[in-house]
Amino acid sequence: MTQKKSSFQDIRDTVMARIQSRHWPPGSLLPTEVELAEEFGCARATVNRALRELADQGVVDRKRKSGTRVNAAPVKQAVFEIAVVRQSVEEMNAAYRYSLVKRTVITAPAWLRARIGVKDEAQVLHLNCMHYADNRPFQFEERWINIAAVPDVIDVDLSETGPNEWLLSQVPFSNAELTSTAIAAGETLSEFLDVPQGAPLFQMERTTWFQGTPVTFVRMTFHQGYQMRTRY
Amino acid sequence: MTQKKSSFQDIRDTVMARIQSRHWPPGSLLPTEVELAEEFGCARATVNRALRELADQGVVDRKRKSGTRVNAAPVKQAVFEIAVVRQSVEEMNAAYRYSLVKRTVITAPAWLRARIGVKDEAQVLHLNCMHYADNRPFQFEERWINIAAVPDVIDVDLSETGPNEWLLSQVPFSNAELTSTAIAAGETLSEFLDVPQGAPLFQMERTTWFQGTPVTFVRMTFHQGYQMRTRY
DNA sequence: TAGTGGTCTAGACCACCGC
DNA sequence: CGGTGGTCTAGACCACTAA
Repeated sequence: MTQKKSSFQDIRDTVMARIQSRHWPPGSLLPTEVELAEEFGCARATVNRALRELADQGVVDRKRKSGTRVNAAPVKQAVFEIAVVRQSVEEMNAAYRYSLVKRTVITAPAWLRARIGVKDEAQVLHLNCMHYADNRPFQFEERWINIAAVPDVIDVDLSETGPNEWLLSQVPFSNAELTSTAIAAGETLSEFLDVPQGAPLFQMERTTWFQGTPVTFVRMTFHQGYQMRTRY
Repeated sequence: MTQKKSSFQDIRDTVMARIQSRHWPPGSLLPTEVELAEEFGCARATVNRALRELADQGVVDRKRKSGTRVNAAPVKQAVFEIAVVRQSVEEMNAAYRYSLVKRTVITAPAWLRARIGVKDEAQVLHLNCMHYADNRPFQFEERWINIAAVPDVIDVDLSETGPNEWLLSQVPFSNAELTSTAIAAGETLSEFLDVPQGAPLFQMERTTWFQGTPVTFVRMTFHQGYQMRTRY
């Protein structure tokens, strides 16, 4: 009742603490915004912002008329950063080196057309690249770029900087779909990543769209022992 | 100038569109909130909310006095859901089955103490579990639970439901750190997951804290071919 | 239909920080 | 110092939806 706390962060944290302490157990109903505003001695908009953040976080569910309820089965979300290879390497205080292995223009094979959704005759730029950290293999990158989506790519010199950095400068703020999996090193990967054939490797695939049109599909295979980290 | 659009979502989307169309290229400065409010014919608070969402998304950077700037190197974030095993299996329309393989109480080994930060004499509950989808191996779970953090765990029957679901009911809204990697199946894993020794497997480790104290460390190894999916 | 959250407003004061 | 975003207020109207 008329506490001295007022900022939306105080309210957010206080409510969170009450939920964690089971003062408001999972599944229970919180007081209305008006009631909380009264208790905290602030405007309803301030309470609204606090509760909205908790809702975005997945801690509570809000519905008009029914009120704000503590989420019983919290859908936990983890956020991880999609770093450019160069950055991840440099953050390890390692020297980054890039090498373009292969560059060809082909018509999109059937599996790629199905995968990213381009037309039959679509021309794509197919690239193989290697990324090194302190001269040790870090990532093998195999990429296909939809030339129709970014025609300039044909004239870009990709021998010095990787395609990802150029693409980011061309189509920032794109959408993507990622999958991660474990695979066994085949002949090519074992050579480029310097591991025995059959070695377990962490592989990530990403399809990227810009304003609805597919731009690129990339398959990134990391050195043995690579770990992806994240928190929540 | 004095457009008819007014909602913060309209403003957010319009600004985003201008950024994508390079009307405001990466690195450039946006008009001030007051100017935008004037253009859109709305209150400054509305513009503030729109720009704040774009800032949370990582699209723009905001600084007092300097203004709002289009992020040149967008730190892309991907969000993936931390699902309970049962849910992931059931979402595949497969029948879920759980089995407790082993349950022992031990004093925390040195590597675990270092890993999660508990005292030398700490007692932990060590569990091995299997999760099946349509009677095919889905995930092998090896878990250590800090008994001091959740004393009740000693008396809980974990033969029917997995420890994760019980823990979630006890300490919802905890913090965690995750790592994902690819490993080769050893003897135990090859037996439980029914794969050849040396098969590449996707493994995720998670350490969980509740209000600052370590609760559990779990190592989850998935069936061969498992893919983790995410979008942004 | 009535109760709840969702949003907007016009104004205000403050905190930060580049100049 | 002054300009910019960060936040709060008191009030208003609207949109959804459970009863």
